[in-house]
Amino acid sequence: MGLSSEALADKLHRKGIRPSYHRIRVLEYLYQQKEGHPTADEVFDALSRDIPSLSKTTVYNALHTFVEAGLTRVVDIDEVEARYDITLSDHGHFKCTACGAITNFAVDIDRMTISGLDQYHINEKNVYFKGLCPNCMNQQI
Amino acid sequence: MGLSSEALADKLHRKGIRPSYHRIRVLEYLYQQKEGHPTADEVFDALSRDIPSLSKTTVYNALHTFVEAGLTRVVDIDEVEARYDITLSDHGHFKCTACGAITNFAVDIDRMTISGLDQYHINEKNVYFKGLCPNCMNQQI
DNA sequence: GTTCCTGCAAAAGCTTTGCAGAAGA
DNA sequence: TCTTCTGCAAAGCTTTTGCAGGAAC
Repeated sequence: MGLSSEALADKLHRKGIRPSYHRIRVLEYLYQQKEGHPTADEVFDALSRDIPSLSKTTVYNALHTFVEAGLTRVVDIDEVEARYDITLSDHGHFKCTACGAITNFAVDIDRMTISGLDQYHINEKNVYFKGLCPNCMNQQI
Repeated sequence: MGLSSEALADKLHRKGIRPSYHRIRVLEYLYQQKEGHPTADEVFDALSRDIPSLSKTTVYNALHTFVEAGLTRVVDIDEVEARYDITLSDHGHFKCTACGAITNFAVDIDRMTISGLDQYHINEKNVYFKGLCPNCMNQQI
């Protein structure tokens, strides 16, 4: 929870990211909100109280930098361009990061070993992978 | 693949949706593109060649109607509001459809039984569920 | 001195909303 | 007639881009 500024700066430094004040604050907030999965807007709202001069651009910049460095991951739920799927049965989605194509694949969702959702009511189960489809792999030669 | 207009109209009718010409064409396209996971824009582009008067609003209306009726599902990858997750280890995401909160849960992703991706190169595996969190379930009483 | 960071403003892109006219029951 | 559907235009929202001033190395 309470990582020191030094520890945060160190994390950034090790990834080759200059540990500016704003970046440290953004990263700190992400650690504080581990379970909250905040949006860029939520990060901005929270921090701009302390840092009135903070701009949303800087938050976006920081988040993108973190993601690129592998410090942060994007929770990919609900696409900007919503994609509609007529197949209703349980299946996984594979998204090719090169061509953007989405492919279904079979997955035994009900036999997945999960824990931590004992008291949750599950309505919908989704699985999706990302990587390269055979086509794009061949074109990479 | 080739569902007749009558069969499509019947599907709509059974869901209580008036089988208008435009809706039949949209639904037909979804069945034709089962593996394509088209966006609203792609549906519009494809159909507007045949139906020059078609408007994007109508495509959105049709798709929303289908989703509400359970005829179609949204492939939820990449949210409009991207959410950033500091946790890097493999885990699932649970999204509460009432309060919007996203919770991590443990899942043994590598032991999932999948098939159909033999020739694919997988970089990233994601699992996410939707439903009600304990908080919102209690508040539903 | 040069590179990198920050922030304002504008633009881009997808989706939704308001409203009027047309079509169907 | 009354409800529903369609389509144009405008607005809404998140995110990206351009550019200039400022900070850090």
